[in-house]
Amino acid sequence: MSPRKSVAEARRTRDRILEHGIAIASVDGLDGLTIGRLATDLGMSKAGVLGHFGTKEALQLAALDGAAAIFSRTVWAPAEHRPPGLARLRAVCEAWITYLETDRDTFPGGCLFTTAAVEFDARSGPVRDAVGRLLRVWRRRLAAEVRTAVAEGELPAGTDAEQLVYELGGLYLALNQELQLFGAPGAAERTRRGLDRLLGPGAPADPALTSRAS
Amino acid sequence: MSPRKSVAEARRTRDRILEHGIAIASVDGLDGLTIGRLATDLGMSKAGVLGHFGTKEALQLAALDGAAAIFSRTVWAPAEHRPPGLARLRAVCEAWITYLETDRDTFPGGCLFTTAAVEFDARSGPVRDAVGRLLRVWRRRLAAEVRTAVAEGELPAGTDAEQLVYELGGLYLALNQELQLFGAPGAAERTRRGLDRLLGPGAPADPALTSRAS
DNA sequence: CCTACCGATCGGTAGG
DNA sequence: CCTACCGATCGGTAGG
Repeated sequence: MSPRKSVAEARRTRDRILEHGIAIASVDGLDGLTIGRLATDLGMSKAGVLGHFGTKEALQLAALDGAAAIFSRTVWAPAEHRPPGLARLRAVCEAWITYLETDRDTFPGGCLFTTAAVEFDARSGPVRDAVGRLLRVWRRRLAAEVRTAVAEGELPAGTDAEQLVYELGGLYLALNQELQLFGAPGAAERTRRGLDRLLGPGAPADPALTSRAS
Repeated sequence: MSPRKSVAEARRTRDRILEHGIAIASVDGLDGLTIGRLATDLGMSKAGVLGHFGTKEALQLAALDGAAAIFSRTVWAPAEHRPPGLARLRAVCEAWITYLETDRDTFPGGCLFTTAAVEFDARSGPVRDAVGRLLRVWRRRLAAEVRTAVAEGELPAGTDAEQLVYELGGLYLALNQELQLFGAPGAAERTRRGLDRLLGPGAPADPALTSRAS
């Protein structure tokens, strides 16, 4: 009957802290994620919360990691069984819309990476570095899929993969803003129309997206 | 020889506070804009700083207003003498790039509206409302310019102005992220290529941007 | 996992 | 515009 919990119980507690921490950070940012609030909300002591992470910065990094796992599970995993190239790319893009639109419980304040990226983009340190690293990984994956699509002839030869990924990112930043700030129900459809311009039947003939070899 | 300053002096002090406050908020957000830090940086007392605004929220709103004035002066004003329609729209877009790229002194952490929008988009209250109001005003102005361009035959008939403005916004969110997070020097050129796709010679034939009257 | 505590900082007020 | 102060909260530690 000691207050000391088993390893498995401790792990579950840690998961609970992280899950709620991600929700808080989604709304108030990784700075707004305070140990005191977390403790109050979960009916724990501050020391009990902090003991699982050591420092606030470690907690922030853990929240980021947890959110990355959710993103991978929600956006990447469902598309993995699709054939590489345009089909998989389109599946990822559609799942990405779903991710931003529906995960209101896990991310009540919208995508945590968008929040964290803007919050830390002008600072330095481990959190900023972690955000940058994650964004780079996803860009690389998207760009690889674009290149496969080009090789398969599903996108026009000469397509600038980085340029396309850059514009895809802009489309999703716009979607997140539209959903969070204006709660606009038409935002998903606007995003799909933007995607059609980038990936759809209209795109292949578009010279601005191909490399400037002139 | 009283410590009481004249009205003009008080105004100048207020401007100094606001100028530095905008710089701080650009990096650390409108929540990170604390009265104590402002006072220390400016060699004043906290009460002296707060006296100009009353509450922190009023200070945040004043910083937002000040940033809006800078945005208008930098992005809109230089384009005002251009003929309405596509020419003015293009001038605004180019000035917008300059605004994000060069104003490192006034906005060391990037565009304050992008920061504030993401910071407050999941909350409620006067600050969030002010951010939303400003974004709506700029969108309306951009959309009006698009419609003029359509009426002049500079953009294809049937162009969905809101859709175009939505995608323009995404392009600039991407630019801000690219500059702040990765300091990418090629970001401006990527943005211009995106603009070419939306506004340039390649755009008129693009069916995805016109209304779906099917 | 807890209680009890630390110094620092927060926004804000009183009074001049 | 200042000094002096308020209660609340911050991240974090000691000790169990």
